[in-house]
Amino acid sequence: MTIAPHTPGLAFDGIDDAVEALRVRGLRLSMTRQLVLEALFAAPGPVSAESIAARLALVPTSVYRNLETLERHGLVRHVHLGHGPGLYALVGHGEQEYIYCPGCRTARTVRPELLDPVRNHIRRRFGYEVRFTHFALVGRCARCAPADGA
Amino acid sequence: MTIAPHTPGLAFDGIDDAVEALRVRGLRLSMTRQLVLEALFAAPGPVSAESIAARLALVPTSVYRNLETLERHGLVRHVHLGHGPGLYALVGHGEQEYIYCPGCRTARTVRPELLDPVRNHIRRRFGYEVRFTHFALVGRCARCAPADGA
DNA sequence: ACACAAGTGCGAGTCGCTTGCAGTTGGCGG
DNA sequence: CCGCCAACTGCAAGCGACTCGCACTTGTGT
Repeated sequence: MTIAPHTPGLAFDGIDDAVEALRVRGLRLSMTRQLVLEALFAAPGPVSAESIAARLALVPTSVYRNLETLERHGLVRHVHLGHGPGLYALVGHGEQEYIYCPGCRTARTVRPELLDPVRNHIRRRFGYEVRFTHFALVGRCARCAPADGA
Repeated sequence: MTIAPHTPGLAFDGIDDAVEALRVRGLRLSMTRQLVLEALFAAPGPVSAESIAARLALVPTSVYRNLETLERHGLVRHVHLGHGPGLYALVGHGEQEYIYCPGCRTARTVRPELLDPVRNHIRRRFGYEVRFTHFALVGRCARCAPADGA
C-alpha cells in the first residue's frame, strides 16, 4: 500500500500540541500512547494499526485501543482504501480526502474543496452528503484505466 | 442492511438464461449452483454469501466458491457498502451503482448515467475513472445528515 | 507517596473469507 | 445406459483484521 505524502500542515505542529490536546480532554500520556503518536507523526501517510504495533513491538490490541481513543477525541482518523486494513493518520487542519486506484493499489490525497463540485452535484441530485475521508473514492487511475477489466 | 430493490431488467430474464450462459462457458449446473442462482434471482437486492448459505442450508465455502466462479464469468457481481460483508447480485443489463448511508445503514441504487457528471468531473480533474459498482458512494442521506457527527 | 481510574499485555473469540483435501457428481463419449 | 473424470462438494483448518474479558501495571491529582 503506497500513498502520496501528507500535504504539510497537520492539526498539531508537534507531539507537544497533541499531548496538550490529550491533557485538555483528560487523557493520559502513557508510554504506549506517546509511541503511537510519534509513529503517526513520523509516518508519511496513513498507516495500519498492525504496522504500528509491529514497528514498536507493541501488542496490536493496545495500538487499536489507543487509535480508537485518539479517534474518538478527534486527534486521528482512519480511512479505508479499497480492501485491506483501516489506515490511521493524524487529523490535519484541512480534511484530507483520498482517491484510490485498485489497479496499482496506490492512493492520492485530495484537498476537499476540489471535490466540492462532486459533493454539490450528489447533494442536489440525491440528497446525500458524501465525503471521501473515511471511504476513499475508488477508481482506476490514468495509467491503469487502459489495461481495464475490473 | 436494507437496500432499495433492483431496478427491473436483469441480464437474464430467468434461471434458464443464466443456465444457458453457464453452459456456453463450460460450467456445470450442480444442485448447489442452481440453488445459489435461484436465491440471487429471488433476492430483492444484493445479499451476502453467508446469508445465502444459511437460507439454503449450504456450507458457506461452497456458496463463496460458486459466487466467485459466477463472478469470474460475469454473471454476478459483488458490492461493498461501507463495513460488513460483500453483497452479491446478478449482473443487470445496466450497471447498477450504489449510494450508502452509514447513518441508517441503507443503500440506494443509482442508474450509472446519473453519475456521469461526477465521473466526468473526476476524470478531468484527477484522471481517475471512478465507478460505484464495487465500492459504493458513501455519505449521509438527507434524513441522517442533520444528526451529524461522523 | 498513595489511591485509583486509565491504560496494559495476554489469551481467546468473532467475522468474513480462503485453502487443502478427500469424497461425490454432472455430463460427455461410447 | 454406463463409466469416466474434471468439476464440484463438504469438512476442517487457517488467516487477516479486529474486539473483548481479565488480571496486572502505571500515570496523575491530591
